[in-house]
Amino acid sequence: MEKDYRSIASIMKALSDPTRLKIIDLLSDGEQCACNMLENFSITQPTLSYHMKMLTESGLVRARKDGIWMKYSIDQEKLDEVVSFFQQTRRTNVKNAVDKNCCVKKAVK
Amino acid sequence: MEKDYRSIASIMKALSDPTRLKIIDLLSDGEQCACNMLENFSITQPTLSYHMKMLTESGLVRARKDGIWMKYSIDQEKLDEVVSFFQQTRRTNVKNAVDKNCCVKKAVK
DNA sequence: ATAATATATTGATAATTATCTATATGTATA
DNA sequence: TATACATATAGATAATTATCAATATATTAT
Repeated sequence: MEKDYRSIASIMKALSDPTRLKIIDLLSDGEQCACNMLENFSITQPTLSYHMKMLTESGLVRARKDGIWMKYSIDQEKLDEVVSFFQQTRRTNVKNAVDKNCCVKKAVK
Repeated sequence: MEKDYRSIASIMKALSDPTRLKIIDLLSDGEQCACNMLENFSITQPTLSYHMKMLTESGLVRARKDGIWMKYSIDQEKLDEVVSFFQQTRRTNVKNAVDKNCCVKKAVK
């Protein structure tokens, strides 16, 4: 239970940076090489490399070496893990009402 | 464009902590007061207060004062922003193929 | 083997984060 | 008004993060 939160949190952490969100957006058009991606940013090559490492270590992005180049693509299954977590959240959210007496006992005592 | 990534990234950041994900999960059952939530964690009251501030400032959670208690609930619209980002990503992801010659020109020269 | 190109790693740094203890603020009750 | 309770804020700290310049590694072409 706790562990599940932790694993989703680490994926979310990988997505909690604007540069990496833009990378994900770029990759949603299909596989891309690092050098082409770099042109879309005003960051240095080591910084892009760092972000790609974050994304691949999170499992959200797959990396493969093609000769001299690195090609990256989205791992849709991993992305779906996140989506289904939030959809679960929504499902239960609908049914229940507020417990208006949630704290009364403790306060009275 | 950049700004959009930044605003989504800040929502993602609010969701990139296991404690806060558990809070979201708890709130998915409906509105909860802080004191009841605290029982589900092994953190101190100030730490919970800190996390609730993160969540409310991100817009994901609404807060209202009910006498002596704070009651929190999910703002589903804001949470849906996250899901729809993932769905956008997925939509475009399907259609395109890999550009196998992405870097050839530069390397040849 | 050398040179050129693409990417990764290292080391440094400034900024941010999650956590605690101690204290302050706000609200209801005796 | 004084007390008790719920929550927030302040201040401190250890850990993590995003970034860069410099350098290393890997791959291909000459």
